[in-house]
Amino acid sequence: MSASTPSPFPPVKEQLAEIRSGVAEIVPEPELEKKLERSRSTGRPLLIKFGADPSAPDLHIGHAVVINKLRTFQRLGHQVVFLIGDFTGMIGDPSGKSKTRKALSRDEVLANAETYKAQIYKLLDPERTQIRFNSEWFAPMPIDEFMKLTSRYTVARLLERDDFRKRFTEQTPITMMEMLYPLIQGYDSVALKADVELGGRDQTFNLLVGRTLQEAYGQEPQVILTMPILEGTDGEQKMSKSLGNYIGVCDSPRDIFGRTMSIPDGLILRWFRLATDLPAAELDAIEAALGAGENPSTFKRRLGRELVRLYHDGEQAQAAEAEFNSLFRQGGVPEDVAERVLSESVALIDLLCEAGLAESKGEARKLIRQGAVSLDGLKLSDEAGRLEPADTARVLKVGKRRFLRLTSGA
RNA sequence: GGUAGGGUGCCCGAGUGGUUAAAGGGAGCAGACUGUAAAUCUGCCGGCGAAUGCCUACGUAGGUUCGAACCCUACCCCUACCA
Repeated sequence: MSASTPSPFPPVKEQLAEIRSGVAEIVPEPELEKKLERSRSTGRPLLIKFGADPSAPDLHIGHAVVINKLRTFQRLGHQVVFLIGDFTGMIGDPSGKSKTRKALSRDEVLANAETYKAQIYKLLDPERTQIRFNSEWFAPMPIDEFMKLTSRYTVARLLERDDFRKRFTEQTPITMMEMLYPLIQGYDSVALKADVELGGRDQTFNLLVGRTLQEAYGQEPQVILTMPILEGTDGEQKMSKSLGNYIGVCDSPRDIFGRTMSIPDGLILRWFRLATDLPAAELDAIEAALGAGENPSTFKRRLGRELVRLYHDGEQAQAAEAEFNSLFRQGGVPEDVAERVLSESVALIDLLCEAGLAESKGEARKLIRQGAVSLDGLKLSDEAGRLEPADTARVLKVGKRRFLRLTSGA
């Protein structure tokens, strides 16, 4: 390429530096460099694959760790393919602890895809994102073709996967379907001719199968890039919706900020590194400050602001923090609380229950007994208590975060 | 196909005829303490009821019994081993 036609891509060294930041592993890195070089000299963007399960379109900031890296590739000029595993998703769950997932209809898959779009485009550039479905090539695939695919991989190699090996030696069940899953996922890379595939670190094995299969089908193998798994708000287990320790990318500023404030201190730096887009220098400064014994809560607040900014904007980040402060540090009341018309005398217990502040009357009673219920800051301790229309304009509070404003309805 | 083991509350897990809404742990909720952190302590933790109470619950359906999660029968499901 002549010097007079500058490549649309930044120099390879720069690209590598950005790509490398925060990753768990790149296998093998020299191949990535080669691909980047070729892409730069031919002006052809790399095809970056990311696979997603169609049944769980609720993305949280744990997923965002990987998606953020996809964005990095986009910023560098490459093409992202967001692959929805609708074909496999209709069959079931490969994780072993399966509750069988119900088969999704075509319509459901499409609806979920729309949900995905709404979420990933908070982070990704739609111009450089292509959404594909793997039923595109699996639905029409004849069984003999499929059998050929299964002949490209061996059981021994599948058993190399930690999870399989462990369960095999422990004699816990492994279904054929689970065994096939990595092959199916790997074949997606063949079908797409992926240059790079991204995933969480727990996906390493599956991503590697893609390499092997691509070679078996005469393609240049993809480079795989894995990101660390983000711990959830509990600080113990990986973030997941089913554990309830997540922050969704669509959550309100208040929730994002609030839930961030509840994470254990030990997680602050890690979340900064993986879930925000702060520059490396900034991260180092935070690490140093924390190491020097500064109050972690200062940084936790900053973390909360950064996350809100990422999914909403800076203004809302300020607002969320201000609200949080007035709410929890000064015991105030949020601005947009649910309201309930109070036109006649009503038993406190019934009200709590019916307004959703307690799940059942028993629960409501329990809360009162435990001193969790207050009206304008005054504890209500009478289980048989009633609220009268005169209590209008007051705010009922249950626990730390459930509020109800009583109104006259006028 | 044969043999053995197993299905308990949100999860794990004890319980093998009554005193069992069912030990223990985890999760969750609430209170104290705080930085809505962690740790810690305390209480709650199937539903309904003001309540001595009632209802629902130990895979499903029946049966034995004054009484069953616990015994019997059938069925369903899971797992392992053998083939």
